Amino acid sequence: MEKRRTDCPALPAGWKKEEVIRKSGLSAGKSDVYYYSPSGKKFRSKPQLVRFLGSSVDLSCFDFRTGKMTSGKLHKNKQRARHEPGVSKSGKPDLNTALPIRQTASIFKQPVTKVTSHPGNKVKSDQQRASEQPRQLFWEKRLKGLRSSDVSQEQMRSMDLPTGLQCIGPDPSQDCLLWAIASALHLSSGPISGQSSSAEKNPAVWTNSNQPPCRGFTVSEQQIRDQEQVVNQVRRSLEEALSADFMARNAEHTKVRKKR
DNA sequence: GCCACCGGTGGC
DNA sequence: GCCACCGGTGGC
Repeated sequence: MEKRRTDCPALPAGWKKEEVIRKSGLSAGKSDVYYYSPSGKKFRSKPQLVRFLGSSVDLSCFDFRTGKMTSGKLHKNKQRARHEPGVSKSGKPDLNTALPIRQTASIFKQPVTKVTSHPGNKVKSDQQRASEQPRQLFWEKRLKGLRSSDVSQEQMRSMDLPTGLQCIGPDPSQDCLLWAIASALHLSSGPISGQSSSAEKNPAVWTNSNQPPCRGFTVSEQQIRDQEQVVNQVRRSLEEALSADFMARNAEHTKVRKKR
């Protein structure tokens, strides 16, 4: 047990756990637990691990001392998830949510950049972090067969992608490409332009995991303007629907008050 | 300057 | 009272 690094199945491949028994001092006999990233970086607390792994690994149930996932805390988290804003305690969607919330923000965890202008401050950067984030190729396939449905359990229609986008990789379906593009748009700060021509010939070797698995494409100014119009139109429709709903609610409210 | 190691303490 | 977390430092 002492001073031996062992594999830790609860963490991504390559991570090691070490338990060191204290030999002297008041705390002799007690032990310290350390973890080592695949590159050898040492971690001595759970917050430190969480900071490093970010959203790539869910450590909420991870027990730092044992190195295992605990099932006890799982229930607490599930209960809390049901009480998120926008959902009432009965589990049905709460249509009275006051503030509009960008729903995708909670699905795709995004890093927060802290900018400090104080001259004395040192900003620590972790170059290893980015290179050690595990990235799976063709992860879109895992979502195959899953469809989103609305509040009445009705399956929602998938979005239509512009024609001309050519999927490359093991799954040529439009759904997979849609998921990949949506994810890339949320996770990448750079432009989304598809794969290089070499990835077309051998996707398993040359696929760039930061880009969706489709043939390289360009977006014209005209297409951007067209899309702006579509978005504006949808916003107008939403505005009309919301104000109609608001008026109907008001009318209903005054009717009830008159009855009393 | 680095880091293994132990002490101190805040939160439970 | 326990212990997770992190500060501090002695030894290299």
